[in-house]
Amino acid sequence: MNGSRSAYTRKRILDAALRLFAVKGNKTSLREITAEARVNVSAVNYHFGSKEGLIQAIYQHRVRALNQTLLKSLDNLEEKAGSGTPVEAKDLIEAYFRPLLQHALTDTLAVPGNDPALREPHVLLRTLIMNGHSEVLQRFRLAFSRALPDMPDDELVWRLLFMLGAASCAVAGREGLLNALNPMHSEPFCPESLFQKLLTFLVGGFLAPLPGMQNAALAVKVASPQQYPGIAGP
Amino acid sequence: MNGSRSAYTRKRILDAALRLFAVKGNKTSLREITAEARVNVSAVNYHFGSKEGLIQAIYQHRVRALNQTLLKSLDNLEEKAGSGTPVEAKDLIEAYFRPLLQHALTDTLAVPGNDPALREPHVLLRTLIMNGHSEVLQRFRLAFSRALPDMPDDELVWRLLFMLGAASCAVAGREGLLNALNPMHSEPFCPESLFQKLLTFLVGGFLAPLPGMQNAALAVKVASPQQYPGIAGP
DNA sequence: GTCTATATCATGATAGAC
DNA sequence: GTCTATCATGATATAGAC
Repeated sequence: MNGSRSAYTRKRILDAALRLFAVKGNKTSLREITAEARVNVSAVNYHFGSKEGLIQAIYQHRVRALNQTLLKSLDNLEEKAGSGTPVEAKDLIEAYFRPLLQHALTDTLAVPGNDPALREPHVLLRTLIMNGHSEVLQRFRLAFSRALPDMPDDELVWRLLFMLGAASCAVAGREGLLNALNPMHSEPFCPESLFQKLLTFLVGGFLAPLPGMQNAALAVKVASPQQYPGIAGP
Repeated sequence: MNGSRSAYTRKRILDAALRLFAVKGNKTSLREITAEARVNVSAVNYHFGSKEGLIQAIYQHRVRALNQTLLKSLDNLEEKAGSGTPVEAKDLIEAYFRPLLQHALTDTLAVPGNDPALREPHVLLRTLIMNGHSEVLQRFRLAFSRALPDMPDDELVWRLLFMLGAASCAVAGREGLLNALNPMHSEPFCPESLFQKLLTFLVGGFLAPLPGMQNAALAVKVASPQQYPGIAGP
């Protein structure tokens, strides 16, 4: 059987890509990779379909590990809470975003410390979505829904999306975005400290009163709706 | 002098690119654009440096208009508040993110309705940063700093970044991301409704107590950190 | 089934001629 | 300033070796 040889070639490509991506990012050309792996260019296409497929294959194992971690963590929370009572929202947020941030910040590549690709905003999200992460999100979404039964589904989903966006910027911020806001790079980078910052932000945002609630302290004044749609003024 | 002819070629390219990007998104090839403009392929590189340069040139005018809108809006707020008192944080958030979202959602291209490129997450942020938006961010950052003098600089900058990430997902969410979370998306899209959702989330997150503080002074500035009626959990 | 060699195509970028 | 090569790249297809 040739299966072992197939797996060997596949692994050669993956290893070479892993090595080069870690240094040069995902902009590394297929030809560089295949040269490093001493393999024909077409082999990449045969095994992975495309360059994007190769990239996804690299991340697949770790993303799936993350998925499992998250599901297990959610299982534990729900078991501890019992079947009757829902898990609290802020516990859900922590259970989801702590592993996510840890995954994105420290567990990015076998080569310690560097994965230029993931620093590019939203590459993280795309990679997640393409590796079975949607099911995990659905599980958490249901848990959130149980935790906050009065929050409309529509509102809940958008808030989850906002949280993902904030988390994505938390990962990517260290590189380019943070400089635009804060040219004087002050603090040394500390993952745990960043996570605490993110967590408080997320909890505050997710548990904010619903829009339009007049008696809510944080309710936002409804602005003149005639500004939408269209372009108003200069 | 040949300047007028140069400007003419430049405009031909811009017009053609604008037309094609509006339909096919930024993935439109340079050759399609130059064919439409009846211009040599290299002319793009000469006038704009690269395809990315061309894209930025297209957005430049409108981003700069947005910058001006934001600065003027901030000026008005500060003038109304007087020189002694700072503008409230939630007013700052609204003053910044409403025009931003409007810009990204409705004012995306001269051709009505569509700018597939901006739906791709964080293309918005990149485009902004590359067109003098950093100075605007600095102005707002100072205003936020005055509004919340007790918030450490480091914390403030990260929260601004989180807000930008959430806003970016608000823009991009309609396409791919929302489907991953909510396969049955029944609600019709309403920009104003989305903005209200985003705004409440941002205010809740930005004004959240500092990490490590249970009853923070920051929360007192707004209200007691209560949640809207019906939401469970302490 | 696995992989190589090779060719073809569209694309973005660049150098140099005019 | 403009245009003509020319190049490197990603993707794809075919033929054939093993």
